[in-house]
Amino acid sequence: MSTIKDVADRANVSIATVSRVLNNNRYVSPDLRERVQQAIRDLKYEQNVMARNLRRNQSVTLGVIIPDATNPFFAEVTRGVEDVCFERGFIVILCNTSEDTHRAASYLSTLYQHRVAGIVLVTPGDLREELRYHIDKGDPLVLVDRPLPDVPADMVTSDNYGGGYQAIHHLVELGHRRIGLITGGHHLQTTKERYAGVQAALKAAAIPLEPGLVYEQGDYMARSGYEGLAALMQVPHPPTAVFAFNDLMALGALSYAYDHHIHIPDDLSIIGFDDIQASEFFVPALTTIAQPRYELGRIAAELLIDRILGNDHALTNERLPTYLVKRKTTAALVPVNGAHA
Amino acid sequence: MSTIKDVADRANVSIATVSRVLNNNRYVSPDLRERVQQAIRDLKYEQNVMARNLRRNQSVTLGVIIPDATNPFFAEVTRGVEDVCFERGFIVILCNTSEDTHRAASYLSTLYQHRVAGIVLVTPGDLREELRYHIDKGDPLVLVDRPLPDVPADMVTSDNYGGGYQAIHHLVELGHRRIGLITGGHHLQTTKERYAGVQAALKAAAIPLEPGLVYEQGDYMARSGYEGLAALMQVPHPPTAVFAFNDLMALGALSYAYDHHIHIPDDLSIIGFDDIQASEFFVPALTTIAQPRYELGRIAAELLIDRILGNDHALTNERLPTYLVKRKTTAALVPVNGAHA
DNA sequence: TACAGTTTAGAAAACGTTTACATAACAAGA
DNA sequence: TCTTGTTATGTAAACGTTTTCTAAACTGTA
Repeated sequence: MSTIKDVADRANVSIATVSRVLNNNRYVSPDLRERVQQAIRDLKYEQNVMARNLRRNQSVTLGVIIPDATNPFFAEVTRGVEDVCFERGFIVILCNTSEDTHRAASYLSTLYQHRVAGIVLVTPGDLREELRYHIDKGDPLVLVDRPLPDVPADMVTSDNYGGGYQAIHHLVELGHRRIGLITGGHHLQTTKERYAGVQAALKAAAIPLEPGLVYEQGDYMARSGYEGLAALMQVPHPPTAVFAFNDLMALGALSYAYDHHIHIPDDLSIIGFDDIQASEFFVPALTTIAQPRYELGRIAAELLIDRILGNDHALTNERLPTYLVKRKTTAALVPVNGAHA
Repeated sequence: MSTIKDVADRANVSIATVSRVLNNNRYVSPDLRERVQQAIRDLKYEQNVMARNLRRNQSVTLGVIIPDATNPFFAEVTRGVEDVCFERGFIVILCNTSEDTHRAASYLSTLYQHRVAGIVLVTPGDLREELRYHIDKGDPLVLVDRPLPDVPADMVTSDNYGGGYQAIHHLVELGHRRIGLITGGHHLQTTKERYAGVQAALKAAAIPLEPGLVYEQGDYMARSGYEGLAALMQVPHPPTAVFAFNDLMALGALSYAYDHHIHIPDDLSIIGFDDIQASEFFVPALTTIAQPRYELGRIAAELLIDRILGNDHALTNERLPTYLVKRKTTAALVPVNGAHA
């Protein structure tokens, strides 16, 4: 691998001159410039960005730490980050934690050791101690999707509380009163917030929360949605509508319903959360609470890069709105009363 | 940000000693070692991996260039790469090309300038010229999923030809003779191979290929599957079975079928390709040709890292087998003849 | 013709590490 | 006591850049 020195030798100039044509920030005579460029071509020289960054004491790399890039929600967030990075000349290092706090902590250190300019983090759990350590040093960081209290970092999240409220409100408006829940992990702030929104909406509609109607073992993956609906349909008075805390679990629920001849939305309404790209093509097309996934990533990246570039604004806590996307999995409750039996 | 020099000063030792406790590769007396470690803690020192790599002339970073991390297939491949990297102390830089050859070429250069140790590439098109340039320099590279002829690089792909054959064979075995195709972009080698497999299987069954039964505008995204099936059902003699060249398009087709009251699999059989995680939960559960997506990524990463570490084996061209996963979207053709009309 | 000012290019220091080399201290065998 | 050998530490060079500083060469004006 050839270096700037090789180029300089071949072009019979000093390395300073080569550096100047590389960055063209100083005048170099056409003659020398041409010789240098020829040498670069001859040697297939590629600038060593690491060395450059070392000398300049800068970095054009962002770290992204997410639970699982295989989950469409995080994939879309990551895509937002990466697109901004591409536009602004950064590159992104991707790290999957599999919801493992240790792996996240490990990646956090690794990334800063690699001198990333900043990190976009979807935390798998309570990483406050590790974060404080890094933030105290001044390492830029932005928390996405899952906030963490008392951490002095930028955060960009969506309005999970509002989203939970909207989901239930929609179901209630359709006349449902027996509403089942398939939640996600309860250690997650997002789950808690959605749950709080649910409770508020239920209360507003004067519907008591029935413990039997909430399946708590959801883990935001499709299979648990399948199992969740299975459990919910086993209770004495099954729900007429179910709110799955994300689209993947809603997909699982749809699958269970199909397998057991539960007709959606006539027999049962299902509503999801996220509005991942595919949800439009679920069968039936999924009614869901949309989050601006891609925007979440974009905004986080913009925030981070701005801060890195020295535009230090006050700590932001951006909370993006969610909204209902009505499709085909929810419908008005048709009152079936005992008269038929 | 403190440096090794700061640590040395505070611990009253030379930087060499600090380096030695950092890498613990030389004997350092317990006394000094303790002082150094204390200083590291005090200063919150983090090793600068870039500087280390510069000096050692090594790199522990892999680049991954894929069309779109938002596509579950590529997400799962990437996940395979990343897991191997984590195990072996590497990190991965992720680049999405959006199927844009220029963006890919740009990333290729950027990555090598960042001195990644190697690149895992799912090429968006014919990048042979650019690749030759880099390969000639000796930059390690492995092509995944989409091979490129005459490129002296390791390749790991799946048996798309065989997969295409299997898909058609399965449908034929079920009695179908009017088989529709929703293909992907025809500039892609994978598409061509699947298509060739299809043709071979059709020929083996003595079924002529009807141009009207192949929808060529597919782009491997769900929407085009929806539109593809729409187009196929409009022809005078619509197919009784459809092979969508990937699961996402199969999902789109399922969605169209549902919207237009085409019952799957009774009225129409559908088979996909990939076996992405979610396909098991499609409605109905998707019959598909499975590719070892995660393994594709893992093997690519192993190959690359081995080569980087100097185990230079001959060029490999690993071709992983595909296999049929029978689920609920295909069924035996029930002969409906004119007698009923 | 001389002088100041400007332009162009090279020399060398710096970025934060690792590591080859040098050296001091000490133990042990003669 | 004097070598010799070992061990523990430090000094300095090197990695590939950028950039400050310096110097040489040129330009133009008096």
